[in-house]
Amino acid sequence: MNHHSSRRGAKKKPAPEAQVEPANGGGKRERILEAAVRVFAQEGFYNAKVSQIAQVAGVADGTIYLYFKSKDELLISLFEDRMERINQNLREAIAAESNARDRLKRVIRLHLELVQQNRHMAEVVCVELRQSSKFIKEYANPKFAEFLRLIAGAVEGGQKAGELRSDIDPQLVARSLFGALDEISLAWLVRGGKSPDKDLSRAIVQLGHLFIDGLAARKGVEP
Amino acid sequence: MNHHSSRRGAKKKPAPEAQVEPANGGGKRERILEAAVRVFAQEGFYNAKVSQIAQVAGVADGTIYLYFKSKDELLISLFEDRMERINQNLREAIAAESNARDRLKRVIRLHLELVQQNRHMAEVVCVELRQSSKFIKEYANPKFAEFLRLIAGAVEGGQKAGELRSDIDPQLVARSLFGALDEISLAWLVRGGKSPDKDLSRAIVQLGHLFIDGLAARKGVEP
Amino acid sequence: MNHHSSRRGAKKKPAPEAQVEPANGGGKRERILEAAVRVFAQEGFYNAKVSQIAQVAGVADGTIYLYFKSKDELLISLFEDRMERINQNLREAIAAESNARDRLKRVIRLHLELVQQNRHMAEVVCVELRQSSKFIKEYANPKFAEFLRLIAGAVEGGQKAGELRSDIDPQLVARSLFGALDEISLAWLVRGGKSPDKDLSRAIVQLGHLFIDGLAARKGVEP
Amino acid sequence: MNHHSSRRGAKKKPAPEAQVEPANGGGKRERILEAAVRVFAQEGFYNAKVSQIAQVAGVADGTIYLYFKSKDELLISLFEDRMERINQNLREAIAAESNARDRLKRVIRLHLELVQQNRHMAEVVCVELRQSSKFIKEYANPKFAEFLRLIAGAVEGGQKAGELRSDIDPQLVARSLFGALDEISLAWLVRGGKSPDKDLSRAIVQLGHLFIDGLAARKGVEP
DNA sequence: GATGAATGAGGCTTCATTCAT
DNA sequence: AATGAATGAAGCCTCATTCAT
Repeated sequence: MNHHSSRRGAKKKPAPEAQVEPANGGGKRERILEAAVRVFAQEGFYNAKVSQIAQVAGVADGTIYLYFKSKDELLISLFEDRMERINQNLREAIAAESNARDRLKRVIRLHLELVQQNRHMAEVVCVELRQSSKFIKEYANPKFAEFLRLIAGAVEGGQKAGELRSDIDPQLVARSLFGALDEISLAWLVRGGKSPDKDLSRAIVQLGHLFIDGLAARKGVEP
Repeated sequence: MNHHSSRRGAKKKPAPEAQVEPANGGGKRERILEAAVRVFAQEGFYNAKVSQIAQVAGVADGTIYLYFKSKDELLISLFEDRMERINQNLREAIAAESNARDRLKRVIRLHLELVQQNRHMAEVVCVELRQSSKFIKEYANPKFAEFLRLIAGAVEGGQKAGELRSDIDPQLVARSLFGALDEISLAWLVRGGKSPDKDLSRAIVQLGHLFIDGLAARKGVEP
Repeated sequence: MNHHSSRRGAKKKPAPEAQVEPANGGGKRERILEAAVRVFAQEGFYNAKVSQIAQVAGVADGTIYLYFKSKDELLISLFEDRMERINQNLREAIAAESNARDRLKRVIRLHLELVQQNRHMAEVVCVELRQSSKFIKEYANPKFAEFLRLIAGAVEGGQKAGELRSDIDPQLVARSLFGALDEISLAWLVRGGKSPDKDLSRAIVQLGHLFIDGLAARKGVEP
Repeated sequence: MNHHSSRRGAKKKPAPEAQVEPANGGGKRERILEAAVRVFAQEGFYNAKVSQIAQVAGVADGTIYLYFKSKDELLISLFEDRMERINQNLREAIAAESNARDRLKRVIRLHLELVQQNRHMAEVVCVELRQSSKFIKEYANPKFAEFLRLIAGAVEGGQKAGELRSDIDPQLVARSLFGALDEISLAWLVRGGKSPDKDLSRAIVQLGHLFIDGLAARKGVEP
């Protein structure tokens, strides 16, 4: 008479090929992560309520604790999980190009397109992770370090090939580029950005110019 | 953010010649702001306790509510107050130089030196303000907009003078530069940065090169 | 519109010499302890709800945490506080008699009369403190050790004076006597004992005989 | 104690010749009881998790509810089961002796030896059962009443035979003796008592003296 | 019978905010 | 103006219990 009341009914896969749920937990872990992305993005980590995440995920409150030790761990798991995907894309993008300039341009496009396609995730990654000292200081954040390393690696490769100037620290470039991308993403998010965005398309091109060619006017380059 | 809400409180200054605190408060408002910077920086906004701020400020808990309507407002006031100082410095820095390149270099130096000199404030400005949608979405943040406008203005001036290329949106440059500066600052803060920092000094120079001249290797520039 | 609603109204001192509350916390600590005794006695520690204690004490839930760190600490504080009173009485009782036999008889009377006068406290002390390993193992319980020491001291004194036999460990006597008293108290409590109790009065006398003279029939003593 | 309640569960034994577990359960009921003894002893009833008991018993959580209606019932079943064994031993011990003094001495020895041999069970019986009013007040506890009756019976027999003095209520003696035994056991348990214990051996002898002969020094008995 | 993933009610505790002094 | 003891709403989390398999 008590529980087993809601469940089902939340959303998703209403009709076709039912029984898609794998043998495991019915994909609950992933459903919770997806709900968390949405709720954290909307409310911010500290204002997000675990019960709301549970509701969005279509599970009971307690179920979340079968998959994650605490609300904090949920955010960290979320971050690790999503960053790993981002890093995977990044690796592929870098591998797909043959020179440093194209790699950087591709990285910029990849990042901003990803943000467009994953508003919620972007919001969480951009904003929430900077948050509270709790997560910045006490949490080493290896996936983000890996992210920066991938970009720095592309830069360093270009420097060794003589394609890029060698007097700028690749790590500094990586951080600066990420900072720029992040800030642009955030601006777009705050503007309430809708997916096919002219500003963002222009940003992709212009940011490439900015980082690769710099701001300085050059003879014959500018009109 | 919790319950109750009324009271005016923020700008009480009951008597004459506003501006600085009258004979009464003994600079309490400023003491609270300074305490808040320190505590927010150390604990993060959400983990900071109002009572701890009160303790650091050397006032009673309730006194804070004579000067600020709520904890949220305290953060906003703090941000506005500090950003105004930053903007003032920025205006002076820009005015002190006569061309766009030097202005941008000066902006970079100013920002990173400021971060070095004001760890706590930097931490709050870098991190806390990005925080919760609460502050990003619901709070327009005019001072930060002004900050970006000042930088964009310098860029635009350079473009009009033919000193900088004109095919990149000055607003994009401003955001990118801020993003880069912010990210570099954050990295330094997380590293536990001590004030005279070699990395940061190099960053000042290299970030100038990066933004003004770009990454591309040029004949005669690279060894 | 929210708080400062209940308070007052709970009970006690409804009319006369109002404003009895001392300058301190209005005797809140003691009121909470008294409420805790009653609620712990009635519900048992684990079934007792902090909010119920608060209600009985006539304070807000949170107020309890101004005086006690946690529900656990509340029980411990309660125990220490009450045991200290018991020990004080015990010391006086022992000092008031001049020989070991009278001292033991007095100890028995004191204990059982105290139980009659303080049902709730007795219940807590008898039952709750034995409880969960939590309190027995992890909590050294110095006041109870002192209690046993006082009784053992009386026994030892009697042994040295040749008044009591010396071949029984005073500590063993102390424990046995306490065990007997505690068990008798508990039986009375479970029976729902009302204060002037014939059984308990007889127990006071008979337990004295039992411990001092033993069970063995002796010529000329028994009918 | 929480929600839901239905199911029969306790005495399921679905088929023929009841008494021991049929071919099915593989002694699961007993395994659960043994696990419960261990876990309750270690953690205390309220801190013990049903899932931990299940784990120790090597069964699934839900299985416990096939044999016991609730966690509460498990404790009660445990108590009844173990007390029945104790009472059986007690009956035999009393029957094996021919006079009251020897019977009481034997009871003391039996009890303290049992405690030594069954730490966990002793811990549960000593401590947990006193616990929460829940079990003391709402649970009549017939087995324990029987336990006391057996001892009281031995005393009464001695009184009728003129072997023991008749001016002390046999029930009072039974309770006092149990209280003493229990308290001594508890002290030994808390001390972390290891099985062959000199203190406990001495206690067996001395407690016999104490109860049978009393504390009073007698001419010709004491040095 | 056995399983164990899922449930969800409910409790302890925190802390921003108030207001009598 | 300043205090700080008191408030009480609200959230994270636990865990006994269920039931689909």
